[in-house]
Amino acid sequence: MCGRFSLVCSKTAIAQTFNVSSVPDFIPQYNIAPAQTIATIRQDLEQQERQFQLMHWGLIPHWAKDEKIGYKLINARVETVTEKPAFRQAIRSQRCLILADGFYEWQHQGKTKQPYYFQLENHQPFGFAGLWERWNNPNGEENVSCTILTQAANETVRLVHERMPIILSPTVYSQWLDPTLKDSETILSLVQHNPNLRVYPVSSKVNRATYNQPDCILPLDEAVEIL
DNA sequence: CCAGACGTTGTT
DNA sequence: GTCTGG
DNA sequence: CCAGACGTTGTT
DNA sequence: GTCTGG
Repeated sequence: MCGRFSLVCSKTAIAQTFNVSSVPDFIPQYNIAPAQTIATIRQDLEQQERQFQLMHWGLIPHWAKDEKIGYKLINARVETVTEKPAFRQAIRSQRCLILADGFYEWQHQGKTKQPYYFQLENHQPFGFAGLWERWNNPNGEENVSCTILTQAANETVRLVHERMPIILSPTVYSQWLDPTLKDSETILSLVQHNPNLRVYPVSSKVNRATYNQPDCILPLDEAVEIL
């Protein structure tokens, strides 16, 4: 699955990689946890241009009575996303790119867990396959939230964990964002991508969701040589 | 018909 | 909102 | 994902 | 054990 990730690259790198004109200032996020505000790109039906959009991580479907459901909907399995009531509408017309440049997975080692950090070999930022929703709270205020699609782990990630987030190829960003593309077979064909990943163990400081320092993504000194 | 769920992961 | 279960 | 709370009454 | 918060 994907329960933590990072976005620490420059505004310039984001503007270039995702072809958006204006990227607002934001603080580097070494340790992004569910419920936090995250950077995304979406394309609305009314808007022709893709736009940078901040969202809350944890999908709150438009029909939800309570925003707490968002804590459970941080991931959507690609194998079932077109069937599940919570995701069925969003997969058709409310897809987004969730901006990241690395992600964490935890490996169970007996009683303890060891976090690992994954990134692209070229260190470039990338887009997770995401879905978004609008939700109005009881005071009528709009909340925009999102979830990350997951798939079976590839060869690299499987050494640590059974599931991994879906990283889209830059060549399909436009189609993924196009809300008029509603054919589920075509949509699901877009997620076929298996980029080479670099992985190393990191400090368990990252376990604490409020810890947001550069050493989150540094290789652990006493590296566990199992990979 | 109404009521209740709507999710993933990991562990047992 | 929409589907499933009773 | 992991960490941390999980409760009420009454008094300060 | 289960839920909430980050």
